[in-house]
Amino acid sequence: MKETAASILSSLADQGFRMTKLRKAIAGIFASNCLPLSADELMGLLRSGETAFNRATVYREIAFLKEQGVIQEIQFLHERVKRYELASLDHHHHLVCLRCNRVEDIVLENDLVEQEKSILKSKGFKVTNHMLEFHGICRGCL
Amino acid sequence: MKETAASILSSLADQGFRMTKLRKAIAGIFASNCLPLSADELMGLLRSGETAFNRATVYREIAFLKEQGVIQEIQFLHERVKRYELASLDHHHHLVCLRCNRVEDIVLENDLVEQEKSILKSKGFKVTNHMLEFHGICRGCL
DNA sequence: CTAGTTGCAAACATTTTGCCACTAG
DNA sequence: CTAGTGGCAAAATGTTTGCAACTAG
Repeated sequence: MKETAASILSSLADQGFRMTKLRKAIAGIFASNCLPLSADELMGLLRSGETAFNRATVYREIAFLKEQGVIQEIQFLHERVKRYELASLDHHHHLVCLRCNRVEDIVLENDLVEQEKSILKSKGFKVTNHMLEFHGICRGCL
Repeated sequence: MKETAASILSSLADQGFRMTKLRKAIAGIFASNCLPLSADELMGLLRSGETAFNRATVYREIAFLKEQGVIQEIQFLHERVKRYELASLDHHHHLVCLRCNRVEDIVLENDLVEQEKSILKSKGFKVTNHMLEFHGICRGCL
């Protein structure tokens, strides 16, 4: 399911939320950016558009989109900032290059299902979700 | 390799670092605490000891122990604080219960080696390390 | 018209820094 | 004696809040 800015906005509009300039801009940015963005990067991208938006407003819009399940929060191990990406992306993980800091997506086939079964068996812990991040050296830096 | 407060301190002393009251206290706490501690929790545990230590000093000691490779930093997805645990622990992952917030360790057999091989093959990305966190409901909360 | 949204300034939580005094070895 | 360490206060960083004004529908 490839989500577009329009599909995000219309599903929000259906629930009675407004289609404002900021919301349109942010939806457009997330729809055309597959890599996770920090609040700061998002503001940078917004600034390069027509209108300037307030920091607090951008944070509030991020919180709103997170609550609505449009985006999801990511926290990389080596960073202090939070990042966000479309929640509708296929389940995937991130490859973080320790040399150039670039982030790449990776989809694992048969994604940890065996491990999660064995965790239920051995620990009685029912995994509902997992978060996996690979660190290393990317093709370009090898 | 089960690390003790004494083994931590003596290896630091070998490198010419001092064995101070704070360092002894923190080493003792990490050696007897297998779950990852936040700076705040660490200070709480210190406070219940004899001497009170300054917040900044505790943060500096954490930074020092991290640089020396004694402890390693962990960032849980849903938290804002950083946590720390002994770096010498066997490689493991964390089960975070979404209901009671308790954290449990888990050691995976054959820990993602297949996946890392396939990442190298398909992406040309050489994984040196990974970070995996499972969220779900623990035995007690199920 | 009015609930949703915005900007501004100020608060907040966590962590880091500068500076000078102190102490373990 | 002296490099490593500690305390204090202040700064920095990233994020959140209160409040009054504004606007999309």
